[in-house]
Amino acid sequence: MPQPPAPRRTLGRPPRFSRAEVVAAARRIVDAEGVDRLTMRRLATEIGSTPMALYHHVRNKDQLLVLLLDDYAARTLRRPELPDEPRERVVVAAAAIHEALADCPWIVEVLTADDLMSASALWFVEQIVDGLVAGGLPPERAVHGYRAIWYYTAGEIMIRATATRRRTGDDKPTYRDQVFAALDPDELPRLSQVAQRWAPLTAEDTYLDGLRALVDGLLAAR
Amino acid sequence: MPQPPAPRRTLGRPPRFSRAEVVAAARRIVDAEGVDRLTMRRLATEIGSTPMALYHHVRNKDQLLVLLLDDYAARTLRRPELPDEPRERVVVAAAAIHEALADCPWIVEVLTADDLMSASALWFVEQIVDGLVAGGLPPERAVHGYRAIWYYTAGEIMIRATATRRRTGDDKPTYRDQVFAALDPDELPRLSQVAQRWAPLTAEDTYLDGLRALVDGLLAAR
DNA sequence: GCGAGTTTCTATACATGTAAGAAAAGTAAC
DNA sequence: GTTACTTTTCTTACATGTATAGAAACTCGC
Repeated sequence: MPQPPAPRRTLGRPPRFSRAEVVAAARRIVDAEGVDRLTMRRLATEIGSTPMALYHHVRNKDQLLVLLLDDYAARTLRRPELPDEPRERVVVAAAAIHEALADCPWIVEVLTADDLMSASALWFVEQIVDGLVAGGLPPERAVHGYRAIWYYTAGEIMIRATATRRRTGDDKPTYRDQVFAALDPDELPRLSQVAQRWAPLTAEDTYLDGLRALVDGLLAAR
Repeated sequence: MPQPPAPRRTLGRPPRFSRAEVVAAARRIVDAEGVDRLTMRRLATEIGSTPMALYHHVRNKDQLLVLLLDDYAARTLRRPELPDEPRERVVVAAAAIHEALADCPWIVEVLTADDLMSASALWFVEQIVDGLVAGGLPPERAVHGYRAIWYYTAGEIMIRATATRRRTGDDKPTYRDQVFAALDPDELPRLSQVAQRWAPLTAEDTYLDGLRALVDGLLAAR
């Protein structure tokens, strides 16, 4: 016996779509056409509505991107086997977050949204804080340590992402190249020494090295 | 005897203003009215021209902001006395950059522009790279080390800046607060343990602690 | 002086995020 | 049903960055 469409218990005009549907539609657009095509108008047509209707489900486009990131994290973050040794546990957990984020370059615009507070990322945060505590830090310092790791990780992703984006744009010499070409070896000997190697050197992916150094430093007894 | 206005040696219509004037005008606007008021139209009227004329002096608004940052760095970056001890030299040099940038929060939108390549900042980069070399790193690793420090520094500034910007907006509980209020102590014991202290803890300024840890880790023999 | 070439400036137009307010579609009280 | 109220949606409008096309202002060779 088909129930009558469950009696509405909420006042007001019933919504034609939910926030979840908005996020799902946004995901379809991003996956199929790239993040540049994700505009509020495009999203509205995808959902069969008008741009301003979306604003009753998300506060603004930034929040939409945060939700998209949450959605992405929930779908792709898998909990890896973590080593027992505290230092290595921290490194592996942070690297897992980094890898997931680096795979999805459009997040950059969202990444400054304070902490990475997707519920599905919390487990990794827990592992990092716990690893730091197991390594000998008091809880407060462990939180600070996690923050430092997060600053480093987010900074790396943001800077690297915009760098590659610019590089694909045009191949003209960048501002950086000009500056490096005009170095005065007497005043800046070290930079002159590495000037020619600067571009390839900074293009290398050394996230893990830096992360290890940071975690080592955090866990070193002082 | 007043020289006739030095004979033009360049072809084409003479410019009505220079890039330097554009940057100066932009600085006046930012100083007097805040960065939000810095629009291409507002800048054009300030200079007595039209918006599109600006685009012959700067590539786009992003580049204008980079130039503004360069200008700011050239005016405010002073070279401090640096300690001889390599580790401390690196820390002090990095902290000086950090302090200068943190004082001018509008840079955030620019900070991902790869390296901080203002000519006046290069001296600090030199000091950092040189300090790392003096600390025992081969030049390549010193450059990587500088990059790590830059990721950490830029990430800290970007994340902290957007965090405070949001906080000033409204005092509603943030998404983060909601997530933390709903923690499951069995699954995430450490986070539950520090949940109430999370906001104040992460509001603390621990840039220097993290920096020291990172430099320590970079310089530790492996 | 004149046409060609070069550089800079102007006018116009468009896509975008989103503010403001009116309209629509429901429930509840009568 | 009618009215009041609430919530969602739609319409319209605006500020912004910037693309495009062409006009304007100069130098140079003649």
